[in-house]
Amino acid sequence: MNIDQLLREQFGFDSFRPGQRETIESILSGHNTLSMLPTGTGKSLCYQLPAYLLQGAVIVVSPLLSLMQDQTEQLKRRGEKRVIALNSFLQYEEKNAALANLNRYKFIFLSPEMLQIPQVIQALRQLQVSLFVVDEAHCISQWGYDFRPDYRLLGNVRNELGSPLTLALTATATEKVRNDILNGLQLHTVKEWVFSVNRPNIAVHVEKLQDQMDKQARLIELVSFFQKPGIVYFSGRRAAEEAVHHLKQAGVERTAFYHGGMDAGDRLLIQHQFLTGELDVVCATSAFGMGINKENVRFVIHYHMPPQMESYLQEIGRAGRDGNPSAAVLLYVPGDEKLHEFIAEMEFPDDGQIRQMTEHGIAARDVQPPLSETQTRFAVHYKQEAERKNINPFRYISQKREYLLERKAIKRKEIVMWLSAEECRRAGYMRLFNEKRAEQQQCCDVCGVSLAAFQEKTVITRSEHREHWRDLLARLLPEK
DNA sequence: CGATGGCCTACTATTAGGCCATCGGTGCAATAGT
Repeated sequence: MNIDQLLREQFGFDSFRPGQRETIESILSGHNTLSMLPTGTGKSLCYQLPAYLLQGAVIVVSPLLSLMQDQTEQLKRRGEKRVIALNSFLQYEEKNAALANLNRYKFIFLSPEMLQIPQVIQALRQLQVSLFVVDEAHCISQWGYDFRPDYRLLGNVRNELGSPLTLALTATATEKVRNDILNGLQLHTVKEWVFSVNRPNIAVHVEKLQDQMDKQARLIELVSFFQKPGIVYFSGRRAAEEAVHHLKQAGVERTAFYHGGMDAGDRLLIQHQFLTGELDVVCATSAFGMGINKENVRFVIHYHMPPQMESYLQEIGRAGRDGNPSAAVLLYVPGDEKLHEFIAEMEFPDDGQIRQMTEHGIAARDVQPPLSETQTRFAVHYKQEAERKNINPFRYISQKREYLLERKAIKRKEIVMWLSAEECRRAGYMRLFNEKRAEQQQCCDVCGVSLAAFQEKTVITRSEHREHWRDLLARLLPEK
């Protein structure tokens, strides 16, 4: 059966979306493949379809449990029963049973952390693995160094599994990040399919504001004004919660916040309500995003800038997947980038803490002041690496921290330069991906596009919506 | 760093200001206790 027939008969689609055919043919001709496909292209088809033409199991490494659940359910709905997600949702006995019978499954979903368990590797080694898939592969570069170091060990895992044919999928990765992915996976020969990061139907705006009060007021004005649904991104949980409060006072009722501090049930509820259209606006931290497949998001506002351009593009890419005009607005108050500086520094142990672990033999959990989970993971990971390489652990860990902080500082500088430049926004971000901007309508604020086109289409009768935002603010917020 | 919230004080009855402490993101797996 050829891939077009399979697409029709097994998946019920008439034609491939951009990049799917290239990726699938590349895999089927036996090439390790890295595909950067536009958001909303249907990346999962790129491994699901070839799975039926290859002998053996497909291993899918996924960053989030919720993504794994989505994918397994999607497959099961289509009638594929040979699917399992090996994760902490499984009870001890269930996990053992699954590991003992892995050859029953065609699709095996795992987290990078699971792939560090010897028992799991042992079981996978008994299998014929036809394809090793790394979904959201930019996580190797973005999360792998500090937040989830097990991402950086996927190359070793792949070797232990006999270096199977490999597919890395992502929507947003600069050349540097793509190299990072290839190095991380220890892929030497690879076919790369890189499609444009540009999303021509998204108008990109940056607005500079005087202070936080102005910004708050502008947010309320924009959200009230814009065609919905939309997403507002914040760098802090509390800021997201407060914005919901203010928006509701301003008459935007169907709005809720979403962040990593909420319990799983609440998060699922909000996500579901947004997808089904019960909510118009979600005020979220970066926790909200991966796996949000909603076609008709009309705007993405950044109340705080993200820590780097890739995150920004990833986040605005959640707008306009249906191809209709959508708006991305970044609100910037000079100094906003400081927040990310502090968040970054918080992530790493200081020299005193590292010294306790390396030179005084104190266990990570007994270090004073106590280490966060992320700090512990970072320190333990690189201590082990230093010991393996037989070099001074204190200096190694300390240098790693400085290197990563510097890397993050460079990324921050990049996005600050971008939003401060008086150059076409689109030309600016496309250059980071070695692309040239094509002429287009609805480009950006520098090119002179007005946000008026994105106004809510329903007739606004509530009088407060016609107030100037300063009057609105004065009424809503107590005097300073 | 910088925004915010709680607390104290002053000194008079309700609120204002100053000071200090706190907080600031992303998630896996495993574990303890209900």
